[in-house]
Amino acid sequence: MRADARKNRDHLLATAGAAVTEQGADVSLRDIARRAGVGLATLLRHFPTREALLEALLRTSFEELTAKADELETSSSPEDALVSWLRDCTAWTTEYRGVTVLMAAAIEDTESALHASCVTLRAAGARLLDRAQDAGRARTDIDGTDLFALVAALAWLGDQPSLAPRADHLFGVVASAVLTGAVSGEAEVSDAG
Amino acid sequence: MRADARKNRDHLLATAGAAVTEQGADVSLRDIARRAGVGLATLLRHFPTREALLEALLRTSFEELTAKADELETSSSPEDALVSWLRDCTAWTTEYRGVTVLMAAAIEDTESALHASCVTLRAAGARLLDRAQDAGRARTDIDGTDLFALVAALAWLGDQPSLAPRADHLFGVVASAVLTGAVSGEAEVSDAG
DNA sequence: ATATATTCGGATCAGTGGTCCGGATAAGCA
DNA sequence: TGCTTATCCGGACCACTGATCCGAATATAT
Repeated sequence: MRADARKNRDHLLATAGAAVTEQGADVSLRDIARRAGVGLATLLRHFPTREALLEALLRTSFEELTAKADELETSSSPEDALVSWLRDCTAWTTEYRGVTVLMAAAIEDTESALHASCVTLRAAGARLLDRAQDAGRARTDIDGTDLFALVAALAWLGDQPSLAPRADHLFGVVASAVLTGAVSGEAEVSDAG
Repeated sequence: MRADARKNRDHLLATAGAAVTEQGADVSLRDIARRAGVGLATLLRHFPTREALLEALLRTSFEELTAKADELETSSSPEDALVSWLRDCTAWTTEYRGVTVLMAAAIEDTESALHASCVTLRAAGARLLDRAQDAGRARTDIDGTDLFALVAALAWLGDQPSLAPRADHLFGVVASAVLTGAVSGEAEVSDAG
């Protein structure tokens, strides 16, 4: 890769990160290019689709979340690990507004640049869920896909300005449903991490 | 209102209903106008925004749902009434893909044409929730807004092709969280209506 | 039948994601 | 150092979106 191309790529990624954080994942690609002092075509050559751009942008976050899941699997109780990781996931999405809907679409679209990352994330959650289920701490009628869907739904809530204030509270409600034997009230499942 | 205007309005509404059912709430307004054999400007004169069009389109559905809530309030047990009505709401949204996000935006945007309907719907749910809470059948740490958010999140799940297959199942999971004393397992809360 | 008030819709605008190709430029070699 | 060439850049363009404007068509009232 030529030096100027590399420089443009890096600069575009940094600019895109700022733009997505400010305006959400549906920010205009033209705006990103403009802010980077570059033509739209240059952006689209390095990242042929919006998904490709976001994949490059979120790759490290994805890796951190899966690594966190691995770590929690040995460092915490099955229940705390699961809840803590779910909370991390929902908290993370609040930084990148609008990415949830793209992830939901990507997880069954094998052509999407985000597909692999989403599948990996789902698998990480499934492992934590399995462990909690084996320990008798999570209801056994849900699987990794259900968990992914629940997290996506909660993340989506956080994306909606009118519903976001309730997202934290409702996380507790949903978490209490996932954990068997948990009494009502979110205090039971809060901040394990 | 002139006769030709009335005819165009009615025809547009019928065409829009078909188009939204087929392609979702983000269907191109130009397409609707084209299919109705009318210019885009004509559509936008009758319905100045997409929200206004959807409001006219969904008005009867909204009224039916609120009427259903009133009816259930006297005809069923507090618990059955609440769950049955929630199920009706989520089932209804599956007919109009993409309307959930607009409703979430409309409920706190007093300028939106959908605002009033959304507020009314939330109030109807709040009444059923209150009744269930008074009967000790629903957890007391949630209110009408939380309920609205939960229904919206479940409806959003149904809108996502990859997650929709789990929407029904997860409705049971979430419903079990809303109902105090409900044992795990969705059978406990299924099909009261 | 005429006058008028209302409605209609093509033309147009700014915005979007995406494509193409001539020109600029960096890398490789003598 | 200077030349060649492969690579990269970005303005111009396309089809599409929602939205606006205004001259033309038309239904209604007299």
